Amino acid sequence: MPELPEVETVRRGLAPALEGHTLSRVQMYRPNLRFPFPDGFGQRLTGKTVKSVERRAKFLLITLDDGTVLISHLGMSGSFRIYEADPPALDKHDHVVFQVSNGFEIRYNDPRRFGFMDLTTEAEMPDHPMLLKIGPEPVHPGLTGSELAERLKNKVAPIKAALLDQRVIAGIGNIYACEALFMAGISAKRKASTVQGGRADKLAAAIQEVLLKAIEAGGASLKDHRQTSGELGYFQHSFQVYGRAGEACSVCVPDVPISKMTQSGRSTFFCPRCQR
DNA sequence: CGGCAAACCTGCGAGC
DNA sequence: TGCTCGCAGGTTTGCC
Repeated sequence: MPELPEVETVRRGLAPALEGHTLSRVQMYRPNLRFPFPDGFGQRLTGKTVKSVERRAKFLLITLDDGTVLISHLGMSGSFRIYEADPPALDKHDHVVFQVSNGFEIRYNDPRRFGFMDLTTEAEMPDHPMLLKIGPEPVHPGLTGSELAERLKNKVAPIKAALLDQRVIAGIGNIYACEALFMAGISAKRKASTVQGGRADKLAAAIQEVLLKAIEAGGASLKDHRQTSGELGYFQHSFQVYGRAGEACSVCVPDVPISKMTQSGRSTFFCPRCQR
């Protein structure tokens, strides 16, 4: 499911349901997701009170009152769902269930199990291998064009690949990389190091705009993403290029259809006329 | 270091 | 109806 806007949507759903409340029971229904659960996973969380629910890149960081931090990544198909009362029967992909002292039940569902959960501490969190090399957040605080240009200047890779590289900027995935490049009028194949000056300004602005609007829309629901309430996000209706191969470009309207190509194994959707 | 394919896993839609 | 194929929002690893 999730790129930055979808993970942020989940964070906003989880925070009020968890912060200030105690985890009264944590149940795993299998030994692993993408990786095995760490030793004592359930015990180390049970009885602890949640201090904060934060997001870094595509990671959720749930900090407990004893300094334990639960790191959760949703992979491609992970989702959290909050039941305030009367939870339905367990789905076959409900892998972790949290009972909260406010009476809520929070379930983590992940059909493909590319997601994972790990435990660390507040002190060690910055050095966690999954978080260590991650680049700056593109929104809050805003990414400037010069900062982006600086981070791209030595990259030989195509700009699309650079945007997907979490070490360059945090949280962008395949959909928002396509959308931001379209909005900025930049070809996905352009060498990253040549995105400088005005192009970098435009791209930085496009990244922020598309991510902020997607967050406002509750993320994009293709198949898996839902808000924690179960509601769908609706940003998928605002896609300009992603998933729209063959349709008319919304900018140069008449004759040029949106195209699709493969770059490093992932689909890139683009307008061959607007993007250079 | 760079870039690409494959790997992890399940589900779904398209095509036959 | 049912089977096979390709594809999917992510990330790591291993091989040129």
